[in-house]
Amino acid sequence: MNNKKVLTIYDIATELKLSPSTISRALQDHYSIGKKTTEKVKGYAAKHGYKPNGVAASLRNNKTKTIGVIVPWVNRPFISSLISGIELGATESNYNVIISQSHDNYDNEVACATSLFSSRVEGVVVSLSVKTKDFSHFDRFLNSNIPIVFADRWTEEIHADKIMIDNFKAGFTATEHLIQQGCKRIAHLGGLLDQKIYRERQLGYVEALKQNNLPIDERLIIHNLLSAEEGFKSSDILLDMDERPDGIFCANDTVGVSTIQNAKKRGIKVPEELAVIGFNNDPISLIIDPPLSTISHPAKEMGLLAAEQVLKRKEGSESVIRTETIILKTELLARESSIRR
Amino acid sequence: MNNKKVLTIYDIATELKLSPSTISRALQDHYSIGKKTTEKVKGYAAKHGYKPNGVAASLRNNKTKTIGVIVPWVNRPFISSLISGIELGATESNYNVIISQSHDNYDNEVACATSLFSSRVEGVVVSLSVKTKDFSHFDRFLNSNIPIVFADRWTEEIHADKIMIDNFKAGFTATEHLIQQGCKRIAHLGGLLDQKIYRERQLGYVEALKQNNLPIDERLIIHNLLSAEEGFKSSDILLDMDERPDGIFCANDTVGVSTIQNAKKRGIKVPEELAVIGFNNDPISLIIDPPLSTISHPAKEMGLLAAEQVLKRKEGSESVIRTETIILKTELLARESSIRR
DNA sequence: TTGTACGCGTTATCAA
DNA sequence: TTGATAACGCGTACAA
Repeated sequence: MNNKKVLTIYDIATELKLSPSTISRALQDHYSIGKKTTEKVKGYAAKHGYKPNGVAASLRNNKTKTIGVIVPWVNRPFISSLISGIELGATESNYNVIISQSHDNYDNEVACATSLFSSRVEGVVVSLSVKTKDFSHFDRFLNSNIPIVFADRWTEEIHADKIMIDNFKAGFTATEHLIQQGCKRIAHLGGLLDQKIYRERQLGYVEALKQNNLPIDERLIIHNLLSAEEGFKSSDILLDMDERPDGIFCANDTVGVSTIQNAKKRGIKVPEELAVIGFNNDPISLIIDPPLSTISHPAKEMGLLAAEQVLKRKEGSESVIRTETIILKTELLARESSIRR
Repeated sequence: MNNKKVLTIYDIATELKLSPSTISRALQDHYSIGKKTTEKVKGYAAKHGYKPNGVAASLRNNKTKTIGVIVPWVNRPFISSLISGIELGATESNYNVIISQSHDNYDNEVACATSLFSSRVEGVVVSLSVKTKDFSHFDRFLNSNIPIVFADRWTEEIHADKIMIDNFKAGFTATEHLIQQGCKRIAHLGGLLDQKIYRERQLGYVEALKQNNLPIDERLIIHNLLSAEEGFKSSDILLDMDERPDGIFCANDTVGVSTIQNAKKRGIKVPEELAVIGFNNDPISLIIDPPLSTISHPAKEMGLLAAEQVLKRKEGSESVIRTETIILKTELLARESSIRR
C-alpha cells in the first residue's frame, strides 16, 4: 500500500531551506519574491509533482471556486445541455461544478441544497423540482450572500436572478401558428400546473384562442408529467373523442412525438387531419416523421448565462439587492407536422 | 449588504458556555456527550441555523466526500445517463459529484484531471477523450491512492478498474444479425480507431464476416466522429456506390438514424434494400421510422456501478493492487430497420 | 526579498 | 462527561 504523503509547501520549504510563505508566494508568482527563488521553487515543485491542496486554499480564502447545480434530472436533453452550458461558463473562470439531482422530489431538493451549502459553493444554479412549493431551503444561500440563479424553472417567491424564456409568448406563438394553419379545434397537452412555466404556456395557449375567437374547451386541456407514456395515454383520450381536435399544442417534444406516433398508428394523417407542435427542440423532434414543429429552447446558452450570472453576482456587494430576470428568445420552428398550406 | 458571519461551532460554544469540541461531538451524536447537552446543542444549532462547514471538515479529515467525473461531453444521451447513474450511486453514500468535460480534447482532459486532483476528490470516474494517447495525467491519482474507474472508454495503459461492455461481441452480434437477415454486402460506419471501443466493434464486425465466409471489403468500412452530419456524409459515400451495401452496422445510433434518413431520401427501402443497425439504444432509435435495430448499452447501470466501484476501492488498503474489469451485458434489440423475414 | 506567526472551521487525541 | 490543544495545508499581515 502506497502511503506516500502528498507533498506540501512545508515539505518544499524544508527541502529548499526556505520558509513556507516564500514557497506559497513563489508558486503564485508574487512580485515580492526574487526571480531566482521563484524559479527554483517552481522547478522543484514541478519536478517532485507538487499539487496544491485546493481544500486548504478554499478554507483559508473562504472561496471554493465551485458552483452548485440542482436540477430535476440530468439525463434529459434540455437539462444535459443546460449543464453543459453551466460547465462551460464555470470552466472559463476556473470554477468547478457540483451537480445534484432532485429527481423532481421536494425532499431531495432540500437535501441537495443542504449538501451544496455544506460544500460552500459560491453560487447555485437551480431548476426547480416540479412540485416544490416551499422555498425556505434556499434561504440559507441568500442569508450568506451566495447568489442563486434560477434557470428555466423558477419561482417568484425567492428574490433571485432568473433566466428563462417567455413561456406565455411561446405558448401563444405555438397556438397561433396552429390557428394560422387552419386548425379550429386545438387541444393542449400541458405539464403539471404546479410549475409556473407550464401555467404560462397554457395561458399563452388560452390567450391565442381567445384572440382568435375560438372557444376554450376544458376537455381539450390535459396535464401530465410529459413522459412518452403519459403522452400516449393523454393523446389516446384526445384522439378517441367523437369530435377530436385538429391541432395539438404539446408542452414538450416527448409528448409531441408520442402524439404523432399515436396518430400514425391510428391512421390519422399528420398534419392534414392533425397538426402537432411541441416544445424544446429536442433531437427527437427532427427524427420523427413528419418532423415535429416546435419552439426552440436555448438550453446551452441558458446554462452559460446562468454560470456567468452567478459569477457576476459574486462580484457585486451593493447595499441594494436588485435581481435580474433574463429572458432568452425562442423561435417558432415550423416543420412538417404542422404546415398545412 | 449582508455581512452576517456564518455561525461556527465556536460561536455556539461561547454562547452555550461549552467547549468547541463538545459542540462538535454533540452535533455528531458522539456517545461521550450527555443526552441533555446533546439536545441543548442541537436545539441551539437548529434554531440559529448552524450549517456545518464541509470544507473545514474535509481538510481536517482528509476526506472530501466527493467523486470527480471526466467525460467528453455531458449533453449526449449515453453520457448524461451515465452521469445520472454516477450521481445516484454517489448520493447513496452521501458523496458529491464534480463533473468536467474534456470536449474530446486531450489538453482539456489534463486540465480536468488537475482541477479534480486539486479539489481532492476521493475517486474519479473517467470516460476517455477520443484521441488521448498519453495517460500520465492520471498518474497523480494512482500515486495518491485515489481510485480511478474507467467507464465505457478506457485504456489498458492505466492500471485501474474498468466498466465496459464487450464491444467485440456486440459488434459481432450486430453484424451476425444482419447476416442472418440475408445481407451479403455489409458495411461498417465506425468511430475513430483511436478509441479501443471502436476498434473492438470493428473487429467484431470483421470476425462475423469471416466466420460467415463473407469477403471483407475495405471500401465498406468508414470511420468518422459519429455525428449526424458525418453520418450523412459517410452514408452518402456508401449509398452512392455502384454496388452498394445491403446492410450497414453503425457504431452509434446517431449515425444509424442518419443512414436511415439518407436512404429514405433516396427512395432506398429500409430494411428491404438496406438493413441498418445502430448502437447505444438512444431515444432516437425508437423515434425513427422504421425503428432502428440497435445494441442496448446500460448507461445508467454503468454509472451506478462506477460510483460504487470507486467507493469500494476507497475501502481497500491491501498491499496488492488488483484491478477489476466489469463487463456489462448488452442485448441485440432487433427492430424493423433490420428485420427482413 | 524573505521569514514568523496566526487563522480559516473542524475533529481527534489526550488530559481532567 | 467535558475541555484544552494540536493539526489538516495554505495565505497573508507584519516583522525583519
